Amino acid sequence: MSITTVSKVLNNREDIGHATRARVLAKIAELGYQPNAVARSLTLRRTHTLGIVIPDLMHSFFVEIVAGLESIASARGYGLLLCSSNEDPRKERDELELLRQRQVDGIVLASANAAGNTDLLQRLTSQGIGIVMIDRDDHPDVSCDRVVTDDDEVGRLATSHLIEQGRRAVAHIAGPSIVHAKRRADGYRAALRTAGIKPHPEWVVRGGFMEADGHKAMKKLLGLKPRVDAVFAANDPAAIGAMKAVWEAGLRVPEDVAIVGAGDIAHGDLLRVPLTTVSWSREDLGRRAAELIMDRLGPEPVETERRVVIPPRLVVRRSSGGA
Amino acid sequence: MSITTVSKVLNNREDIGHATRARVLAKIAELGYQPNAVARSLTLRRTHTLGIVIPDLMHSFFVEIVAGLESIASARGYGLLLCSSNEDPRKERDELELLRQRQVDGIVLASANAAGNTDLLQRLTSQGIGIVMIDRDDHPDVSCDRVVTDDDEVGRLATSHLIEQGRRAVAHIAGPSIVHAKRRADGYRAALRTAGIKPHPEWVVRGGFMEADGHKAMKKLLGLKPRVDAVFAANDPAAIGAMKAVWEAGLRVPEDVAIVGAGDIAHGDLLRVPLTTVSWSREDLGRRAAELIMDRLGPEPVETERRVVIPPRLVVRRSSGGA
DNA sequence: ATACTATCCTTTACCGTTAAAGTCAAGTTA
DNA sequence: TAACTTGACTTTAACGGTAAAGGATAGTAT
Repeated sequence: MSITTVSKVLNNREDIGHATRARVLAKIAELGYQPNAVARSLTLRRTHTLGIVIPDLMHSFFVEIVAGLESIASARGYGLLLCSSNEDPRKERDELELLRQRQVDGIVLASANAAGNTDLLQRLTSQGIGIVMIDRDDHPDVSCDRVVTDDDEVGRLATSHLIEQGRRAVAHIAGPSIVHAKRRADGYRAALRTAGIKPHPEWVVRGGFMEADGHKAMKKLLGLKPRVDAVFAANDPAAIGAMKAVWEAGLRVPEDVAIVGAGDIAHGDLLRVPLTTVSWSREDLGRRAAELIMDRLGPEPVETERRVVIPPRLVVRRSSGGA
Repeated sequence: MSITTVSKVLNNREDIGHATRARVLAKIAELGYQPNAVARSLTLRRTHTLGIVIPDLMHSFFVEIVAGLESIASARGYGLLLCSSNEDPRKERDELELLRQRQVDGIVLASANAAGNTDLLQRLTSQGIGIVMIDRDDHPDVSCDRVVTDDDEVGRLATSHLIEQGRRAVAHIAGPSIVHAKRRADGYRAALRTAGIKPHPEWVVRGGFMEADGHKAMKKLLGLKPRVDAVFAANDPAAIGAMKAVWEAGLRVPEDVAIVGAGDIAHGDLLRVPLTTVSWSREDLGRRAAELIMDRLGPEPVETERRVVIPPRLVVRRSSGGA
């Protein structure tokens, strides 16, 4: 009995008699044979593996996306190679190289930086590795699918909510220099202007997306005179860091400083002061990303560049003085 | 110039003249050649990939372990195939099969069940795939390394702390039927006995490790008369579920019901009522697991079965009425 | 009876890499 | 000078699968 025959049985090919098929299956069960996916990948040029690169494993936002992706990938027999860039473009580059060498069929990426690895991303797509950028709108010259939210709107929702609570000195802890962080800042400024408030340059502090960034930025903001009475932080971990800084300064949230974050971190509703935030579905985000990738891997691949926008909504809790 | 010569250059073999080496390297740079890790894996029978199977991606406890593992794996050029069993033995089995087919070099596993997949695990180890069980002491017949905590002590620490706070009707929301959950229950009972309190059978409710489990179990406990005045939940998500149930019943934590969890979930200190918990280092756990696996993959593999115990300590916050 | 066809299985070649054995020229030894 | 080393590269075979082409056998058409 030839090896090819066995291969055909396992792949349910037509040209195998059912007597032979049964015999092969019996023998497989008897010997406990298990196919080698590495060898199969080599010939098929398909690894049935997706890579995902996220900037922060400690942030539930990305973990929830990973979970959404994992459930779809695993249901379709795809494996998930998980990489964390720790917001470091160099590590991101290394991880992307690793994924390329391992011939993953597609990459889901929340890029850590605005421009640094554009060349590499272009090389990857030109080699036929589909990329889906999630929650990031950077690297405009890279041809890939995108799943994003409306970040302008995120900034507007958060800021105008604070203004509606009667706050006037509304500060912003800005994210790193990537497009969606900038758009949140744009939305923040737009909301201030709409309310007829002149945005004070010192109200915007470049922070970052990690808790420590928010903590540091808030300490700086608390030094301002007159003190700000509200803060929109670029994301929830930064908002939590900011809350801690407020408490350390002996002040209260929201009475002294109202805070709104973005991203709807896990257990944000259970915090000492439940965190008002702007939310958009991570589950949808992960699932849509998985679908976009999978569509490029099916029998007749979708080639068009697609863009999915997940709408944001305000989730009012106590930290903003609302509710 | 032969393909082998190129291979030798890339592997820094001795028997290559430096003129040739330079010529090859120049050509590689010129052509942008990148080796194919799949093909390399096939010949070397090493994928430089580790699999990790955890029961709950939404639980920061495991995510922190994954993060610890990822940092070490990635630093050594290993990839990480992430799988979630969702506490379902069948899915766990599927994921393990997937990892086997993909020829991962080692598996880190927090098993979802006590006995279900022992046969498969034995097959994996007998095929030379090293396994490290983390935070789990089940499957005693599987020869593998283990990184665990002292779960008896976890239960004792939590329970005796509640008793020290003056509570007498101390209930326990038990985990699933896996060894470490049972040991936490044993520790709970031991602490009660030591304090001269007769453990009431109805005080122990079989729950589970997810937030929903704790919520359901607590609702059941709140039906008891006389009401319990303290609860040790088998882990933090269950404790959080329990807290929610207490609040929904219009009661207060810790005044009416004191609560202690286990595992030190992320942001447990920032909760509306900061959660008292028993903590053991996830970073250590992940790192030690990575080291144990790596030791089996080096040039002279460690073959002995090893066991690392991470000591637990009590972290007192407000939910227990302490602090 | 001969040629054609369909069915079912086998042979061959290849995926991209590495280990082991082989070649060959130049240098060394006796 | 003939035989042996040594260094530097090449050839061959293998890893475990799959695609494509190549038989063999039986059934059908002419």
